[in-house]
Amino acid sequence: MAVKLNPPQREAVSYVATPLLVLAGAGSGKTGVITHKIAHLIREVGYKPTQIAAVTFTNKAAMEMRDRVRKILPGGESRGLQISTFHTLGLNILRKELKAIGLKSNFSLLDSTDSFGVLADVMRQFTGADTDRVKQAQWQISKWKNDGLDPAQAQSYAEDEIQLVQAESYARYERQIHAYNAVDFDDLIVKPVKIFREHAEVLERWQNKLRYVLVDEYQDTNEVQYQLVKQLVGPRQALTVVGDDDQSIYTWRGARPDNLRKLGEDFPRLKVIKLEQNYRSAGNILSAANGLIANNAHLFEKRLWSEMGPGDSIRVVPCRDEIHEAERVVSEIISHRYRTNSSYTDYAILYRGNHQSRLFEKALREQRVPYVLSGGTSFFDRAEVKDLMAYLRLMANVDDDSAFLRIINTPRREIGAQTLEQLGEYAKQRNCSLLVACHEMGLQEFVSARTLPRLREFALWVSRMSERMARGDVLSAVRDMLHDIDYQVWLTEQSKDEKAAEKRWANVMELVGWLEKLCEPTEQNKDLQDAVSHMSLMSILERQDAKENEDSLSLMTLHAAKGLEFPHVFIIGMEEEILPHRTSIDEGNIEEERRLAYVGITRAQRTLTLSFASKRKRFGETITCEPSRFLEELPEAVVKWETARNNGPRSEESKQHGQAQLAHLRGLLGALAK
DNA sequence: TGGGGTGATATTTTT
DNA sequence: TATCACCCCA
Repeated sequence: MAVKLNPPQREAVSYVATPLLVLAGAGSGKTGVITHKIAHLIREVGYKPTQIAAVTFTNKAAMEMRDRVRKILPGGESRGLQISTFHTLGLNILRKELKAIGLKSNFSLLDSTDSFGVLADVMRQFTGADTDRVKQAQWQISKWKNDGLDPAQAQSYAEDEIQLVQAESYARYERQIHAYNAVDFDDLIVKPVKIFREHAEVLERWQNKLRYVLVDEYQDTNEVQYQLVKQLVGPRQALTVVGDDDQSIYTWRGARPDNLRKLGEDFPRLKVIKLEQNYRSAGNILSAANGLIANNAHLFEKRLWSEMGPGDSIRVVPCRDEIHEAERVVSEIISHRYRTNSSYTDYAILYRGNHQSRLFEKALREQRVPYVLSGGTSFFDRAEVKDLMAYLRLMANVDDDSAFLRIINTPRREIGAQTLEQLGEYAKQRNCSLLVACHEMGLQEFVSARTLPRLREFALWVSRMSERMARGDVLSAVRDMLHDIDYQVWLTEQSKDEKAAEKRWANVMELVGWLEKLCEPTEQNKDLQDAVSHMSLMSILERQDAKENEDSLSLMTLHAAKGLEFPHVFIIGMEEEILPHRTSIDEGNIEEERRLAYVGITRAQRTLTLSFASKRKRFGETITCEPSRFLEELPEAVVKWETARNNGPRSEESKQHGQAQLAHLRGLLGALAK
């Protein structure tokens, strides 16, 4: 971003008279506006840092914002400032106000895998529970929650038999996790909203505490998130939101770009400022983006412009089939990199669906091009991480049956399914959690004499550990805990080879490291429960970035690319039924697909290449593909269609020839470099 | 309890 | 076609 602010940016920073909506086009320096505004609020307007809350959607965005604010406000000037994701904000509220909804102070936070497990259990009891059905129900329940509907409301809104069953599952699921003294991710927003709605005095306290609210990526807010914002802002109406309706690509998971329009209704004195100067992309790229998005209906007219030169034309590359597309794009990147003396980190290959990465990975590996694939299994989905998290959760909250079940036999304690069933039956009868049930005398009526001591031993051990951790001795207790369960040995047994085992153990140690950081007696002294909840909310992106000192190309979905920028961008699979995606065509939801293409295009700084294949194998059979309609929507003047040359099926011979040439070229360049 | 064979099934994903 | 979940058998 420009160091000096342009006039609309300056206005957005200093405007505090009424609520403000900043319509920030792609690459218009919106993060700079938010961070400068925070500094302005503190330095010029006189807010204390603790009175300001800035909300983002991802940890990454929150982290970046924190870093940049710290640069503007060095020293302790920004101390106490609340810059966090919606979910972390919700967690903080919930932690302080949990009594209002009958949660105990040590509640667990279930991630989506955990909540899937709970839901599957619940559904098994009264309806089918095959993976698909549960997944669908989970999705629907999340949607209902994000729309602010409770089980009863969901039931009355249910449109068909399936949804009725899902609504019933929702009700039972809620009861179940409440019994576990747990909440899920969605609850982190839903519960605070509920508390605020039902307890005016609590809300008032928070309104007095947080006197200015800023929201980033506002077009991505869903119904409950907007409710939360409205509640917090209250009558004071000290609010700035930044958003771009053209970059709304998450409506399928409940985001409501319509919240932009509602803002004008809910805050009649709303001021709107547009940021239209783009600092990222060359002129032709911007023209392409503008031309494309002009085909969408708009709430607010907005036209990006740039002081940069036009740059290269947008290249459209037709390919014979998907294999050639991959080979061609990869070899073009290799030669372009040599020609322009760029590094691989300057390149990104973007696509609509994850599966599209496969052929490109193959081509990249063959050519020895290092790459990073974003969107693989996340750190928190790894078995060893889940295990350790479950241990910690159980230590923090003995009622967390979902954690109990995960670890009771990990590592092996020879407690089988039958025993657990008996234990569950007893616990149900006694209306207590599984761990508590293990301690009770009555249990011996239910469980065989052989397994009973095992359960007792385990429960006793957990209780002892749990007490130790509660006393504040978290870290040494965790180390002892890992030692007690011989976890490293277990991992080695479980892993294919030594290397895998080492890596998994390293993940465990990393998690412990994070715990260490969170338990440090710095600003807020966190207890175990707090540390564990916060850990589930953290993303591992930080780690990947740090690891990423290798010069590698980026491979990711268009969704994942949002918020990023690259000098050279390749968008592949520009075909009908891919982008726009088939289901979106069927549902008539072309506009969101167009926005997705728009997001992709506006990631590019200097060059943009769009490729498509005329034939493609799908589900075993070869089909003919149409170029995407979006290609035709680009202004002709800035687009250069390449010929289909080089596209015939390459013989083995010519392939070898090509590689020999490449090797030759490499040699030459290597010599030149010296 | 884990591995291999078989049959269904093919978006986007953060917290 | 390729993967993944599930089931059955050792």
